[in-house]
Amino acid sequence: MEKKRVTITDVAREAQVSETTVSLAFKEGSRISEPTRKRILETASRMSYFPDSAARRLRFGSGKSIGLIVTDITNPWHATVVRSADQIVRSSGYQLIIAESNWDAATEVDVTRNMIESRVLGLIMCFSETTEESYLLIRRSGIPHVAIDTVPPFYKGPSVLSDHLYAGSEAARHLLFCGCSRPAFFTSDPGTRRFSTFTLLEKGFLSGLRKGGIDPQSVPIIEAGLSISQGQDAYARLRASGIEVDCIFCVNDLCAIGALEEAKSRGVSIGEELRVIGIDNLEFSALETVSLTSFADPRQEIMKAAANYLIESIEDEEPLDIHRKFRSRLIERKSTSRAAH
Amino acid sequence: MEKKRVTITDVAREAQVSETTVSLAFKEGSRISEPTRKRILETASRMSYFPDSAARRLRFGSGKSIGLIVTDITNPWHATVVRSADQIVRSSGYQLIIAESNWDAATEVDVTRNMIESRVLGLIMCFSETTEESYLLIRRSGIPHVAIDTVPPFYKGPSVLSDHLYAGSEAARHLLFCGCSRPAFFTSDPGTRRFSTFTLLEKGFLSGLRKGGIDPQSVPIIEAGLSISQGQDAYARLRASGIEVDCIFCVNDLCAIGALEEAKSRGVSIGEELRVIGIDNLEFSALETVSLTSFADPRQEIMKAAANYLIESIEDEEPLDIHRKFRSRLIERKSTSRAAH
DNA sequence: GTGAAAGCGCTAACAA
DNA sequence: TTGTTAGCGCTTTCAC
Repeated sequence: MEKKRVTITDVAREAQVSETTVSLAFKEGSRISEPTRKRILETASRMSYFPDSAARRLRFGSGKSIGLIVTDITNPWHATVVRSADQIVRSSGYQLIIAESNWDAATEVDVTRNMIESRVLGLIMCFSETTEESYLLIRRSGIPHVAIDTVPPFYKGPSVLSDHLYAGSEAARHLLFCGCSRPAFFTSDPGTRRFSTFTLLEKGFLSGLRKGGIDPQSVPIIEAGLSISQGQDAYARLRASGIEVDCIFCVNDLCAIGALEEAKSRGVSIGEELRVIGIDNLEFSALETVSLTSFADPRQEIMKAAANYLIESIEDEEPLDIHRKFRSRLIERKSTSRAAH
Repeated sequence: MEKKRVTITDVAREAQVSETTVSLAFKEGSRISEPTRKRILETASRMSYFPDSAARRLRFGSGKSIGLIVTDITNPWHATVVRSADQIVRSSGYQLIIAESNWDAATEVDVTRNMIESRVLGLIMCFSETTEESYLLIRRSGIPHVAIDTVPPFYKGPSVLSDHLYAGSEAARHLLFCGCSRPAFFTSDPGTRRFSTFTLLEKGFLSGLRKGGIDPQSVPIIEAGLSISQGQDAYARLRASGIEVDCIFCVNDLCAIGALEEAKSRGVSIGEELRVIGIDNLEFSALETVSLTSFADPRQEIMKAAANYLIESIEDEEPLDIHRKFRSRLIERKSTSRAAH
């Protein structure tokens, strides 16, 4: 038996009605008699008819979908972002189309183009900052968009971010307050450390330290990375270099946990000889055996602001703009216990 | 200035050629003179023309996309699966469409229907087991599909899984080998514990214990859950109940880590008084301060097998079938150190 | 090497 | 309440 796609025409013929009537039968509350509708729906079901969304969209002009491009779906931050975006977008009657660039420029351009060609109504972007091309495409497409998480230097459009500058200076303030005097900064790996997220954290941290009377020049900046093992390595390297520090600010929790782990294994007493702050406030960071001080950013808030802005600019067709920054909250734990008096 | 979608007709008019020629200009190696092609491409670019993929697909009959539905994108297992699926599918020239059911029956049906209506060529499913309807839809649609991770009782189609029965019995074997004699099983919460993943683990574990001479009836089955805090709670409840155990097999690492954490905070010596095994082999489980024995499943392998099977059945149009099970590997760590002789 | 015409599956006017 | 007609944007014969 040969398998053929069944179309609205087939259903119409089978049910002895016009295509229009079939189409109408699938629309809630349309002018059609209940018996007819029921009969058509039954026929359609029996024939395994599924309306073709491409045909519908072509006819209608545009669909009801919103795109979201993230850099790294395996990163808990992004996973959470996907989750809340999906909920918000879905509850507003849209469909979310998810794609991942995997930090790769070519992939980012590719998925961006796919989104545009499938005529998403709006686009939520986490730029990887490795290429400007995708942004160029988005601008030329005229699709409403909003950047979250990161704002590349070339980007001028609407954005919703966490305030990295603030987090950096807060980290400095807190560490100094705890009595530290020889800080280090663990940033991302050489390939990504110039991304705005990390440079802003660095800038904020160093300026916070300066305010506290510490010469930024004296602060070792280690190109660690974003994973546990890289954090371990980086701490090992720092120790091998002979530089002595009494606190570390890491650009994410994983790296911080790695540093903590390595320090512990060397018998360093955490919260006394060494204080550590991370960013992300992972569930693990709260464990008693980890107890890492960290910054919690309001992800749901960020996503809500971004998604709602997007939906508004889609529905109002207003050229609104948005540039919001959300402050993260410092969650104090044992890795930065305060000096006893 | 009013914003209008620019179509192939606009480009054709502007470049003084027919629509056909424009269409051809976008196809590599088509019979068209280089100067013409160049001119058209330039015009198109200047006018910000993006071909409409819905129109193309409608004309062409079908697109080049494959769907993947996962239950929980924030779960590292699923995130990794998404990542590798994307890579494989993309490298075979297809586009991956990702959706999340969030363990919700209505959402699952909804996204499944969307996939079918957008005419994906194939579908990779993580069923939530809360509804049979989505499977019914898939079958009726006639779309090639493959289930991964989990196989609901009603499902009879192709599948690629990890062998939970095996993992369960291996866990039992290992714990007995370490010298344990009073095991407990921490399963999922009441709402999900009947899902096949968990019942298979339970079945395998209990039968493994029976083989080792332990009466399965005597084994406390605790409805813990899948998160750290639920693992903590569950251990606390177990202790409060007065039941004494010397080892726990948990259905995932998060739960196991919670149990470990709670036990440690009560001064229980891990690896001696209490041994714990989890499942998933999270990066955290390898930390010295956690050191949780766990099962590592070959996710990439699973995904590769599933995706390749799907691509084959799409391209060959053969009604192949596949029922593969991959065995997980036990990663021994300190949480199950062997008894000294 | 280029164009004209037909039609993919669907829905929204407009008629009946 | 139902049907007829036209056309969304694109590609693909087939003719020139």
